[in-house]
Amino acid sequence: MDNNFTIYNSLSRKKELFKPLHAPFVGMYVCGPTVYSHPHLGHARPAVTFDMLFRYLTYLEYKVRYVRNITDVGHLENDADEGEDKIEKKARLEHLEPMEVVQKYLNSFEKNMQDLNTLHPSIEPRASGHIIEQIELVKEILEKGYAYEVNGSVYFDVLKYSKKYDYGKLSGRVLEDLQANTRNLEGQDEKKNPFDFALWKKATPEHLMRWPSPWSVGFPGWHLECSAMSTKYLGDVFDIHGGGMDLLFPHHECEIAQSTAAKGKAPVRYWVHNNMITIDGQKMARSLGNFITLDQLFKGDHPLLQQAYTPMTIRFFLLQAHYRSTVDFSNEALQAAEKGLQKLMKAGETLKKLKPSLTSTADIPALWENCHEAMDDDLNSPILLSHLFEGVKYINSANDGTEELTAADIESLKKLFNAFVFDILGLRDEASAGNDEKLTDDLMEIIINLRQDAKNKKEWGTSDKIRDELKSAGIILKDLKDGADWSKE
RNA sequence: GGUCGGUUUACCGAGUGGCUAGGUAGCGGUCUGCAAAACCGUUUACGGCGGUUCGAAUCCGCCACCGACCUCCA
Repeated sequence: MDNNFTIYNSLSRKKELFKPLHAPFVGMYVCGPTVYSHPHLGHARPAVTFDMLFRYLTYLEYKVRYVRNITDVGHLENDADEGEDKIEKKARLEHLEPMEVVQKYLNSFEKNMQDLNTLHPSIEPRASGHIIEQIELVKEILEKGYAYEVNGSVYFDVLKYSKKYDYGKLSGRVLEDLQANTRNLEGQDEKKNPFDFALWKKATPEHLMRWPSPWSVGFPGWHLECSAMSTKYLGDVFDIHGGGMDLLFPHHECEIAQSTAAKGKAPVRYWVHNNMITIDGQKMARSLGNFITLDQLFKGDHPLLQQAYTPMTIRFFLLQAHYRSTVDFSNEALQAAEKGLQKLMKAGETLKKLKPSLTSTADIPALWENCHEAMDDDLNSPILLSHLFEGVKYINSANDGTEELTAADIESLKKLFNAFVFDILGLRDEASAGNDEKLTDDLMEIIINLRQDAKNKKEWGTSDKIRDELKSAGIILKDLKDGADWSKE
């Protein structure tokens, strides 16, 4: 299976030609959410990015197994909560079972992912369902001599590991620097070195989520689940591991160390990281008051939002930026995206009604070529969109009669739209989605005919009234040379 | 403090040496009873200072500013 698909590998810091280990099969693991609160804007970025990657690999006819974990055992907090488990903290506040909290926010996540039109991963394993695998992995690392037990907790021995392997190769960290810069945190006294990390932690008495293990009743360290689950479902070595750039260190670095220590080889061939988002140029944080959940965004229910933005507007907006760039959310930018998306979708509708000519004045094969090139170049969705808008121009011009397209080219354009707009970018026409289209079409035809009668009699008051009232019902009427066209707002 | 990344026209956002993406907004025009849409044309650029080069937004150096990570996080 030949392709020209290149992807930026964080490990080599270069774009590399993508060659799967066992073509046509591709294994892809992406760090999923910790389900302890409603999904927010930040969750949308990796979801859309890796959905697009999944979709493109599938388009290239690879058989992809896409695994995205659900972290539901909670991670330790190091702030004022003194290491209290996040999920437990929330559970006490809301007087719910920890798993009840998990379920609630998991449902919320699943719903938002559907809103954004992301495809389900092949497997969505939960950390709580893989405690045994995690314990086995800790045993393996202990057997290989890269971990040590202290008071029922097990820590990874980074210094020993670094004598044989390269700790820091992904994030560019140097061990000496880490040693010099690591803060003094609570509960670090058990470790040999401050940069060691927990594989298993003994539970304190108030810790609710706990499982038996050979070392103590406790819980797994926070890097362990990804190593255990990726190995279980994708093998010791697999093709792609994705996640946000913020996870590069320490999370992914530790994953590499854990798997390498256990299996003797690096687990991942291509590390892919999406960049972060900002809001009006600032990092999103609760303390800055610009923390926006996806539901708030879809409903316009936040002081910073001038209006609601549909899931597809968000998706389109994210795709207008390259996944490795930061992307800045603002009302102005989102409104621009909304208009752009409408233009694209409208052209898709116009395409269906286009009348063929005997010759073509546009080069559709070149357009295909350009679209492929854009995606092959490290998923350059903004460039792809710019080419698609070239297609939009052809379509609208052909509709206006200033450009000509043969029946074959029109057919080719339809295929191109289906492939790139819908299958690969995963956009969805929200306006035309749904309900009783036939009936609506018939009704609109009647109304338009009545209005035409009024216009023929030059009863402009009547014709304008019809148009205005349709507008207040959310229907836009446009007069053409002969007849009229309509669309939903 | 350390490591890494960024600073592009009104806004968003591509672009790694010459060919000035794209979307949105603005302006002018075509069309039109009016309006909208569409189409055509068009305005405002590459943080600062130096260097390399016939030629730099693009390469190098310094400075300024912004951000990420180093600590739970997408």
